[in-house]
Amino acid sequence: MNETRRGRPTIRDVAAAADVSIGTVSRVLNQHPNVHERTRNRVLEAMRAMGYEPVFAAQELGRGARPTIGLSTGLGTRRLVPFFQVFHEYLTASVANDGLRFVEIPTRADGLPTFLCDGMVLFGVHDDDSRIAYLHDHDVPLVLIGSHPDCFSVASDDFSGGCLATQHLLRLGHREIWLITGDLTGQATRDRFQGVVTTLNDAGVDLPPDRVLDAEITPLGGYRAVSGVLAAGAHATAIIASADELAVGAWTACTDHGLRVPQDISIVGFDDLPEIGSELTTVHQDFPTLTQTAIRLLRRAMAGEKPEQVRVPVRLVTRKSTGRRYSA
Amino acid sequence: MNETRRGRPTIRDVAAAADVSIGTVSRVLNQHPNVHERTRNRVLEAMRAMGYEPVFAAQELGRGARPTIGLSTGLGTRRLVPFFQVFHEYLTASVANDGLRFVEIPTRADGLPTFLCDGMVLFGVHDDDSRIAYLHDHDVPLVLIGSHPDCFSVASDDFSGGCLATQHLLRLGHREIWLITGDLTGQATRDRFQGVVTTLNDAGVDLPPDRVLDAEITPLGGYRAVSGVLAAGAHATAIIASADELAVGAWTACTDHGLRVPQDISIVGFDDLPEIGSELTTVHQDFPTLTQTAIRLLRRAMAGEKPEQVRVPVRLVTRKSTGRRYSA
DNA sequence: TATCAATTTGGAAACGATTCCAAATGTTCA
DNA sequence: TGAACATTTGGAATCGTTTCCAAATTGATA
Repeated sequence: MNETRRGRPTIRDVAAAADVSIGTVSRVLNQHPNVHERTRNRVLEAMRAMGYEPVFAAQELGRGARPTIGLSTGLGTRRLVPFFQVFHEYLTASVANDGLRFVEIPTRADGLPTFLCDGMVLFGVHDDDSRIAYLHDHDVPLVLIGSHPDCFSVASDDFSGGCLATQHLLRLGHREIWLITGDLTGQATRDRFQGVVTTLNDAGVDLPPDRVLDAEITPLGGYRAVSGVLAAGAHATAIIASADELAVGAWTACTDHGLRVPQDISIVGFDDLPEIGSELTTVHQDFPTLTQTAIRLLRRAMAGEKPEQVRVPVRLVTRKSTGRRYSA
Repeated sequence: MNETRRGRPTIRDVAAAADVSIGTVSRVLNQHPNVHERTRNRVLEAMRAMGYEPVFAAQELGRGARPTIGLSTGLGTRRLVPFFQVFHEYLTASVANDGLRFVEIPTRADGLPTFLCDGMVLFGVHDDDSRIAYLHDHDVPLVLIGSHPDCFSVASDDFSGGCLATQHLLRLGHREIWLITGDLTGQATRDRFQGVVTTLNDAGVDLPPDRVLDAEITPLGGYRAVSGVLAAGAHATAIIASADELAVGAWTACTDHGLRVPQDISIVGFDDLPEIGSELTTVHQDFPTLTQTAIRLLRRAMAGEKPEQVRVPVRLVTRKSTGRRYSA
């Protein structure tokens, strides 16, 4: 009997139990198409019966060296930002599904990645980011999240997102709208802003400068921005927040000031992050497509193809924080 | 399938270059004591020269199955909580240093871990946590972060932390102190609370109920709590916040209301989390000791020893948010 | 110098999967 | 029926380490 140390069954034990060869078991394990239905079931049954679990290290070794792709987050990108958390999660999954290896790369004090990989995903790229030139110099294929004329890049269609959010509010009858912008040195925030402004212009609705509120992208930031204008006696019937965190804070501020959402004031957020504001009407980001596209582009970058910029469509998710304009 | 098969040197290449056997190279790699100084240097030199990097999967496989320890976070523990992030980071490092394998275990909807390991670390345990009984039933050795009479457990000495923070403020002359508490169903928050109350009592300083502020443990929570009392015209010269997040929000609230920190009001936080309030006077948690102790206890739990509860000392870190009481 | 123990080294045998080629078995069609 | 082709299976070779035992070397002691 081929019983191992800790009694954990190996692929050989399974093969013996199902009366097939180890090759067949491996094929079942890897969902290889050319395995007879009957055989597959017998093997699966044997695996279940003995509680078989493949040993990761052995799989790795057997498969041989695979290209490793690394995620570089840049200096400004705090790890606690919920958006990053979610993105990271989906990227990990996408990479794994693609049979690649994945690592997150620490950032040096000067903003450059501490080491290089076969391909790299750049997150949180800002206007004069030194990483792009650096990686270019070292011939490392890359894809960046955002938009850049000389690189493979992918991002949500933030401009359209801004339009969608605005159209939604306009359609509900809102004309006095506060816009909470975050950091405008970021691509995404800027594009969203442009989308909103353009749509309002096209509709002939005014957006005076004092309706544009600047804030740090956290719930507290949103809270302070909205508290400020409410305390000053200003008035609006809707808020567009360029991130869910801001929207959540804005919502709390409205409540604290006695406004009911959405009866007295409507709020739209951006990103549709899980674990945040589940009642929020928001512009949904398609994370799966975003990360899958990133990997696809990275493969092409590694193959030496010509850079391409991709925008992933977004859609508006209507929930409880928006409603028809009620009172003046 | 293997696109990037680059000629990475293996242990055999290194052995050939250094004119030794693979066994010797492996010994150098694993810091085995019985390798001659001269030989070790020759091998290290060869490794550097050819840029050798061991292949992780092969090491894993060669070493054979190692005990896996899992981190279970419980239902209430949101992954975004900074404290958890930091704890997780240090725990990973501690486990690795100890030659164990580490995984984070997802939580089922009913709050139980989705699978079991050779040993488990329980994080975010609350009063009627079903995990303890469950793991006990399945004979899984465990150590929990917090304190529990029937289990191996480790936690910071939160009570002392509360005392330290309070003593510090008393020594600076403060007598009117707001206390922002978080969720009092949590062990840590409760102990901190007790420490503060006890110290104040011993000093004969009054803590009327309206000086105790309840808040959600986020910057926004701290902000709202303090904004509320300030707006109501209440007065105090110092604030003890039972978490750094609360303290940061409290600080912002004070500033927004025209109070200078620490000239007009002092603030003490808890945890000393990196990336949060670097100017904050706070009760520092010794994360390295905390996680190392957890592993040590877990080893003993796996060896079947009798449960022990450990408290790790904390210390107060004095920074810019506290000062001598100035005005009445 | 001879003897014995301690230190250092060599290298075969795992470790548990994947992969690939060839062999076996099925299927189609003239 | 048999040739040609497609599908399914078997199993040896392989991946890059660690580990262990035995052999070689060194050092200490009588």
